[in-house]
Amino acid sequence: MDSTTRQEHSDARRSGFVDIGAAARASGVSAKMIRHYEETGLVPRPGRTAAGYRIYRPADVHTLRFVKRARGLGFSMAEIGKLLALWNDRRRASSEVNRLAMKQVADLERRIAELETMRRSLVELVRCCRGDHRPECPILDDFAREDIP
Amino acid sequence: MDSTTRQEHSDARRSGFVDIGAAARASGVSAKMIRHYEETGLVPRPGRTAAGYRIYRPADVHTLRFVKRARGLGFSMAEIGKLLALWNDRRRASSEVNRLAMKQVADLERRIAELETMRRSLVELVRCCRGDHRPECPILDDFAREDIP
DNA sequence: CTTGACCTTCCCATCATGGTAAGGTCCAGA
DNA sequence: TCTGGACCTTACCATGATGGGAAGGTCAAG
Repeated sequence: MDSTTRQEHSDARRSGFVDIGAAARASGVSAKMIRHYEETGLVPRPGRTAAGYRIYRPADVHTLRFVKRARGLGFSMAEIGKLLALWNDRRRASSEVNRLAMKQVADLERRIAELETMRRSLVELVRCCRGDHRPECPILDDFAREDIP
Repeated sequence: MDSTTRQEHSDARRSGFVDIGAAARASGVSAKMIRHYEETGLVPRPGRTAAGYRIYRPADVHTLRFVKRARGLGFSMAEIGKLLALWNDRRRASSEVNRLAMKQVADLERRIAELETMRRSLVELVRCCRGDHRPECPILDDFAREDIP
């Protein structure tokens, strides 16, 4: 069993495998998060050395980079799981990926609009407030309004 | 002691006090969050009836509405704490409030820019992807790129 | 053989919010 | 007066993605 699933650390490195620290540096995903992704099933469990160290193949690091990139575009873990499945499915239809991406664009737009609404209101309040040493403050007055339920 | 700090439920209501459910409906803050704000010290501990029910004065409900409005503009709990302190300080300088509000505007703009960057990248990818039944997919190809560290 | 860098697991914290469970209270209607 | 249902109480757990730290094992260079 050990000969197939467990190797010595030095053997593993000679075979082009890396430990979690190197995988983290190479993928941009922290070691902490790599373990987390493994625990939640987002990425497969890697092999282990005889001492219990995780060992990652180049393809595993590639997967982590994929996750990193998708995270950078704001996809949730659940959506990234779907994207990974499509990535690993050679018979996928690109329309499926396209659909997920468009859903994500819509979600981003929703969040942007929400923040933009806040920003507009707040900018207006700041504009109305003199901002001097005196206590009169339209900003606080607005927050304290009773007439907008 | 009971005569000053504890009252019967019905007495409290006759005096214009409300229980947590009514305070929640009147302020828009859920009962759950009202208790949470109390626990974290954001809002003062209300009085209690003899049976241990929280009772809120109109001013307390007013404070909760203030919190609700500030939350709606994206302020964090910590910032709202500062705003409440300024609101309760009649000698405050409005410049202080203005400064907090401008900081919040800057933070909103930072978050908007971040999401906007994501959106732009993703829209470009979607544009490049035919989205048909075939597996070729520039979106996945981008996610899998090795050349952007 | 020591030292320091790295690995392992396990637990806790964030932030704002919601859920649930077990038990007590209030009030209106029969 | 009893009862049912709406409401309150506390206490604990969960979210999502991330980080921090402790306690202990492993590896490699000097």
